[in-house]
Amino acid sequence: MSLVGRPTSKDVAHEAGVSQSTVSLVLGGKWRGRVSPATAHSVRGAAERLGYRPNQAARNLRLGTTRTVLLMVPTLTAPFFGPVYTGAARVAARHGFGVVVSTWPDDAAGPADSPFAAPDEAIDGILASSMAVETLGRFRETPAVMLDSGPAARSGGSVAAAGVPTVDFGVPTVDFGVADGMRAIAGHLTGLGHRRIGHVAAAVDQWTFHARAGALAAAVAALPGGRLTRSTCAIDVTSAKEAAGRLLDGPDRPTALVCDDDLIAAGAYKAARARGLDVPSDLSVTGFDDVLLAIALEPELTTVRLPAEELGAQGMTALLDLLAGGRPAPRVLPGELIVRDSTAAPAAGTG
Amino acid sequence: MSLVGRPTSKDVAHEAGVSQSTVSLVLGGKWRGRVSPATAHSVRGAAERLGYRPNQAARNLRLGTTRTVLLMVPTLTAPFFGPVYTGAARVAARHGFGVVVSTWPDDAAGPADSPFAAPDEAIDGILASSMAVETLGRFRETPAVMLDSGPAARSGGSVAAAGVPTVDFGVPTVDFGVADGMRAIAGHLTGLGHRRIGHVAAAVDQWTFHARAGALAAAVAALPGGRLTRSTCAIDVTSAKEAAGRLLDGPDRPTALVCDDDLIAAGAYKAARARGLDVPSDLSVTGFDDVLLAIALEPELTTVRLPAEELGAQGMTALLDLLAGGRPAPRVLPGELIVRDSTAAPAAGTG
DNA sequence: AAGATCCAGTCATACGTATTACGCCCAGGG
DNA sequence: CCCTGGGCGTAATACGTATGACTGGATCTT
Repeated sequence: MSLVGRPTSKDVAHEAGVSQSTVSLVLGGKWRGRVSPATAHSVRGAAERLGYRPNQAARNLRLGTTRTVLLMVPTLTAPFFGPVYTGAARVAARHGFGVVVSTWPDDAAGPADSPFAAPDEAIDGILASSMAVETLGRFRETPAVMLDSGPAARSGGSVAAAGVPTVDFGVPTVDFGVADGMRAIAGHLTGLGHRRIGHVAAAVDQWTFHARAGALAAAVAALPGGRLTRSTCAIDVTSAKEAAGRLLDGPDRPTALVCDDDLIAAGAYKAARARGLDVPSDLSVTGFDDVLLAIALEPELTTVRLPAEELGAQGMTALLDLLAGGRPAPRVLPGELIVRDSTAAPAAGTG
Repeated sequence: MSLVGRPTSKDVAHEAGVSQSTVSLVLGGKWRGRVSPATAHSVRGAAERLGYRPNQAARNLRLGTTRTVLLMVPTLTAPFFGPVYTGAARVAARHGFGVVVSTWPDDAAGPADSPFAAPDEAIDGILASSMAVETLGRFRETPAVMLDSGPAARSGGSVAAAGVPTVDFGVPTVDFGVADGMRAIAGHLTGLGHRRIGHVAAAVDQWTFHARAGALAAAVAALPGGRLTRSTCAIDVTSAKEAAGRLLDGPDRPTALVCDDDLIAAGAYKAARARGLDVPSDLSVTGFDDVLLAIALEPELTTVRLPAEELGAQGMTALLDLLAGGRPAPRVLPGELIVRDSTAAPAAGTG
């Protein structure tokens, strides 16, 4: 629908037999005590009849706002962030906001300042996913909500034993309950009888991976006879295959591999098969995230589902609240353990 | 970077010692014969010094434009469209355009009119992917470019034998060379010695899938002794597994399964394994698209790589050209056959 | 009854830009 | 010497909205 020919508030005013100001007052919702209910009703009727939609450009100019928020994500090609964007954009659109995306440049680990380029458009707020709050750099002046960035994003925040943040000063956050998710995996595996567990960890400096490692280590340490080995890799199949291979070839081979990501689990499958190990009878494997890949693998992958689209939606809701002057409470979205076919009790005599 | 405090063209004018009009003239590039080169230079210097960025809201209001384009895609959760968006948004941002996304509603196959909701914001143009031009419905009045929609999108267009469109009236298009890609797959398989080929086709009414089916059928028909069977499914693993199973259980079992999508190929793997067939020694399998999944599967999948991000970028380039009054020529982006480990010569005595 | 208060709206204005119409100055032509 | 015209730039304006200042009449207060 192009812009030309669209009815303006002046057209609505003419139709309703009032002035443009009145239309603006009524449709802006600030007419209590200024316009009679009857007039307001007739204005709304006229607007409806003409299909009036306010001109955002004019509104933005007048209000000094852009009704645009910036979504900062590491990348959009990874299967995880598409849904995050979708959820955020859906909520934003419902409130007349647009979303522009800025992705982490390929030459990451850049200077001390923010590695993000300044967006061409001015923006009202920032939704930043999967990064430390310091990374915002010069953007810290702009209202922001951090997603999947952990309680450290809150200045002075502290974390209770259960992993739920108890202090909510500073930047609002929306996180996944990854620690709980990892505990669920650990519980599932130990419940099956596993004691020697290998962790194929993502060598990525993000809160979510630190939290996963910490939760798993704690869970295994608390288990009598529990023993954890660890190897790190990039989040791609070949790197993951190597890392998993190192664990499988090491002394005291683990009976289960806990992977930080579904894609890493795919690499673990390959390492296992290359060594003639069957999943799950010889080796249990778990993933994390539950992306499309999880059920495409064979056997289908036991993993933790993270509601990525919900993360985007909740984050945008919080940001809009913040922009409206609110003080959104931090939220934690629980992950859900999805048990499929990649986990089983360890072979007799090897556990 | 928030809006408040940003320098305006008036500030630049003051800094350069000229009027606001002159600044606008110079920075708008239409100053030939109206402003002296010296003055123009000093204006540009002042703008640079102050870090001036024009206020898009004001510009949009003045010009009656929005500098926003609508990207219509079936979904953003499928791994294929993330990159399309990325490519489109990158090019758009470089020209000061934003991109809003509209996805096909879940209750697809709706009324005769376009199933897309009207966007909240007014838009300047449309980039529509993977749909028939008729689907645009009431949006046809808006300048649009069709992606991955086939030559049918061009009114009165015709297609030469090689699959390259020769007429370019009507809506500009950017397509993949899927027919060539499918021919490459067919050539690869028949070169290995396969004669009985099964096609696990996506039951999706999109040009790209019709083109794939047509090209494969023609290629097999042209082959002495070639025999093609066919089964259709939705683009998900379980549906694909069933469809592939029907072909494998049928008479005269094929030695190779050509799948319309990498995800479908994952289903074919499962059908094969469920029947004790090894890929590739007992059964060759090919995919299409080359998404992340292709190398996560085991064996790694022979497939055709489609440059999705490039599709978005080229499409946006064409749309911006169109909006600037140009008449962009149709483009076809070639697919590339990626031979991996899921294809081999048929077992002796079964070919 | 006369001023004060309130109701129900309207007027005027500013946001920052692009553009049209106009003005000043100097050189050149008749 | 006056008129013309080109070169260089400015004043004025409109885009559509939101909102503070204002107004005419009705109601209330004492």
